[in-house]
Amino acid sequence: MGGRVWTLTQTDDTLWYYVYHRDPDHINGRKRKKSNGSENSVKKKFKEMAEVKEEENETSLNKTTFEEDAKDEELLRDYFQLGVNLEDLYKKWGDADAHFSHTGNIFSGVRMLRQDPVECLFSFICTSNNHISRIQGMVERLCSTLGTPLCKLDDAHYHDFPSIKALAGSGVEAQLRGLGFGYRARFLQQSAHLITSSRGPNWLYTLRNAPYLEAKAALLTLPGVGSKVADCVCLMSLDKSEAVPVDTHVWQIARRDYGCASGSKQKTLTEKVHNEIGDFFRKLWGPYAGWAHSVLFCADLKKFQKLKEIPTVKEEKKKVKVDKKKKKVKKQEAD
DNA sequence: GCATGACCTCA
DNA sequence: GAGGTCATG
Repeated sequence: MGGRVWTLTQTDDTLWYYVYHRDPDHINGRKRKKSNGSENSVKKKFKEMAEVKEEENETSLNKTTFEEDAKDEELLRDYFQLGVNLEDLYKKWGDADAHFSHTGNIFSGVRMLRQDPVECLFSFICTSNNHISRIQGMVERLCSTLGTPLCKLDDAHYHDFPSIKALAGSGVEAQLRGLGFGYRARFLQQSAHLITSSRGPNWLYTLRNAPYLEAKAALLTLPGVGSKVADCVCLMSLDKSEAVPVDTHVWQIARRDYGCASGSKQKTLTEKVHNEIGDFFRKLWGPYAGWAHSVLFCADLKKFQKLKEIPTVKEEKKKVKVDKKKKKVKKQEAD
């Protein structure tokens, strides 16, 4: 994030972070001497970080460091969009929709990231007709071959996401095909070339200030970008909280859980059905429909199916209360 | 407006 | 077939 490597961990209500600078003198972390390789485990870094914080509190705090910390914290708040009150939104969505109310209880805290538009666009061009495990590998290869090296941690080298310029090079298609990108290799290079040659390097960022439909239409002019990818980029990097990416999965949710009839006679997702499903959910959930959609999408993922069998925190608390009562009764009986 | 096939690769 | 897109009919 922001051209640097971060490690994060979360306790009850605190997000702990550590930033690794690219400056070779600080490659093992700010204000630290070079440490040997064995010190580099992520867990240790978090422990160290707590210590570093304490140290800094005791000694006179460098003003520059203080301001840098404030900036980093602001970057994190921006990335996680902590200014958006999720609980209020969940309540709104749940009040409007009984099915969401149920699922939202189990899958609380699902929050949209505010990603970098370049990273978001070119990553999602890789997703067509593809599955997540493979996409992950492709994005990693994209970074390691075309991205700026950032730092080394636990013997792993980390690279930034490539710039548009790096992706636009004439040899890029062949290079990426060699790395197993298939037909997407040409889309990536072509889109990058089109942006640098006729839109300008800032074009994607300017779309953050455009209305949703305008930004989406702009993205649709790029090769390899259809309705679904355009909505993903709008929602996850261009501040369009109302964008609802419709894929076969979301189409299925709309029909199965909401009795949505749009395109029920058709075999494939047409442009028209895309828009109708999106409009359906926007009407139901309002201006943050894209965020609500991601909660249901998350709940439908295979890897989270087990969560549905575990009782929710609320139900668990109820159960504990009941158990305590039972114990009390038993104790009284014993007495 | 909608259906169909091609497109690359691999978990 | 997989969290699609594009060209064609």
